[in-house]
Amino acid sequence: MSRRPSLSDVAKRAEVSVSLVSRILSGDATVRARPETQQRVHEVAAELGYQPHGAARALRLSRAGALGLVVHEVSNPIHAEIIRGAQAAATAAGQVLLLSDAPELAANADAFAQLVGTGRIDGLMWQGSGEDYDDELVARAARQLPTVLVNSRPRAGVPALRLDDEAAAWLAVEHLIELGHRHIAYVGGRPGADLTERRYAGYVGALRDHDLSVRPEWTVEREWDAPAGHAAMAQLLAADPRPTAVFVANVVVAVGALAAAREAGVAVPEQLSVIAVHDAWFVAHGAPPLTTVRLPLDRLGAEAVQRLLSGEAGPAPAGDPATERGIVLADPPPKLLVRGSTTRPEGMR
Amino acid sequence: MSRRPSLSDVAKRAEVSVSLVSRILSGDATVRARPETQQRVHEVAAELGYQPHGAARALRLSRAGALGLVVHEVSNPIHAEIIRGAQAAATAAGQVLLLSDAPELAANADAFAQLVGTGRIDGLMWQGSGEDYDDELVARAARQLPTVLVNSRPRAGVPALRLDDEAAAWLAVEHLIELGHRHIAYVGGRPGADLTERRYAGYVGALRDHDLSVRPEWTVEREWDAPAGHAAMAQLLAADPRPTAVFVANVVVAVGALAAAREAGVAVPEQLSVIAVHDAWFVAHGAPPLTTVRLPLDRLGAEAVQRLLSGEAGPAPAGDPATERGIVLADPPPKLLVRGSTTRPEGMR
DNA sequence: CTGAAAGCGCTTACAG
DNA sequence: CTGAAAGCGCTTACAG
Repeated sequence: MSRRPSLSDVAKRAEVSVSLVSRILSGDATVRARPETQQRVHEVAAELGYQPHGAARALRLSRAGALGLVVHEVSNPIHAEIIRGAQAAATAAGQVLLLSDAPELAANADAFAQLVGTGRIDGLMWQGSGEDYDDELVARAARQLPTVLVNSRPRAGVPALRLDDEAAAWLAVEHLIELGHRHIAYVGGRPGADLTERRYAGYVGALRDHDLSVRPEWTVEREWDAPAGHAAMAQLLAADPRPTAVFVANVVVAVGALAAAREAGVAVPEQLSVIAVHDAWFVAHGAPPLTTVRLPLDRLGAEAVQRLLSGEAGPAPAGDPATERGIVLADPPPKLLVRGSTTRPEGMR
Repeated sequence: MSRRPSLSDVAKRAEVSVSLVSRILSGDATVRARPETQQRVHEVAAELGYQPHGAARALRLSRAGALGLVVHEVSNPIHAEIIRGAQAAATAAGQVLLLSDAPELAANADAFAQLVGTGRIDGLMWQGSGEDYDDELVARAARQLPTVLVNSRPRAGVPALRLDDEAAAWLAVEHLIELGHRHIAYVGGRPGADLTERRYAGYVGALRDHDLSVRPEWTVEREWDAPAGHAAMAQLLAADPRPTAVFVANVVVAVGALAAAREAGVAVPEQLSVIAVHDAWFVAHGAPPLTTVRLPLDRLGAEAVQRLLSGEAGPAPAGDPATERGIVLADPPPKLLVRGSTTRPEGMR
């Protein structure tokens, strides 16, 4: 771990100027140095293991070469996929990814300033999850650097990238209807969150499309976690009449819902079909394996990186779709993964 | 998003020198400027929203103020917990966390160089998982900056932080024995991986401690994923005699093992008890809820940050325990979480 | 076409 | 004690 070689070390050793080394190594096409000189420079650089110093470049170019990603909870498999997509895209673009945690940034102003205000990143991706503090923080970040919300509608004037949640919900409910279900309940996430609203819209759309009515007592929204799903399912199982199928707006919530059905002695899928939006590796191994609708969460991360890097994430002009409704990533489309938690309703088998 | 204010902007506005502003804002105790001057500087800085430029500081101080963390798979709940711990500790220390992906770094030399060779980070944490490429990459990184392996034994002379895997395994098997089991099988991870070896040692230790013999046909090691757990369980269920309990070295593997038992019509825990090392939120909601042994994975990440920041992670002196056997984080100790997948063996109920 | 010089925004040893 | 100056390692407009 000796001192890292600098450009001037290479220059000295190759007996040319620092400027020339910089130009040659950066592939400047206007360089006309003799081929053997160029080769020597490359050789010396390789020999010394020269690597441009990131901070020096960043300072000189006023470009950090890094992107920030803020998520709410790494352990959430949905967030993990977003991280993975962003991470891969950033790396492919020669950028480095800085990971941060939304609750922490909300609690620690220094941490927020450190991430957003010091020029360490050229752009910020913020995974939206409808928390109260999100709006203010995101708006503050957007004032300082290109920012894009991920998996959320636009908030506080900040452009957003989202998935086709409505289509995903529609597809899921359509599946239940095709199986013969007419009594389909809805379990959402946090009330008022845009994700739950859009999925609810898809649920309602599919029901209406088949002349099925929406029953308020079959609609329950609590929170984006498994305990909430547990409570929601318990509530639905007590409803009269009881639905024969439940559409759950989120796979994490569905894990809790499934557990509640099991504890209540209600067999899934025999007595109750359950389907959820988003896939996670472990639900394929559950009892029963959960039928889900997969959305391209990794592309969401990747696309956010692209936008940031292409400069489209700057202060959006009024009327820009990204800031108005959010850019919807409709490709690849939602995909139905039929597993063991859905089947025909009891009377129809 | 106008140009960020620099120290000289603050200096001009406060009518003092740049040096003095720097000293005042950094809390230099030798500063004797008039209190009102100091206050004015602070006010102007706040007014302008001054934040020191990260790259400039990094260049000047030859310190990036950032740490790198390399993991093998973000979607793995075990890795997620390590990330969380490292992330929180880094933030608390005023450092920023750079996340990268081991398989990607193995495949993309530029990405590796970008992360390790450009001075962007002051230290690197590498989550070990026994991949072939790990050794070379980690050794290469360690030649360039302070590096510490996380959740692994030392490799290639690089110091390591690990958990008390043997104690965790021992505790798990001990639990099975206390329930009355005498026929206990072992499902590991990738053969030869140090994690599986240490957990196997705990398994063997607990058995021997109770004068139970270790049967080779009840020991199966495949891979660290759910399909491997599935295959391993299928193999054990075909064994003659069949074990009454299975200790699984990893919760992800256990998810697959549980599914295999279910598919084979073997009731857990009635006909077969299953216990695993490491906890994950979703296994508490499974059927049955999985009994696990929790280890402080988040502390592993946090402790790695501490070591890197305290400078103890430099080139280790020969005979250093961190490089010889690895530092074991024994506190808090492994914790048994008894849930629904373990019970007394059939004959004893 | 190539080299010397300026300058990105800091920190700090040094001179006054 | 405070200010001016140097310098961290780059890139690039400018002069030769």
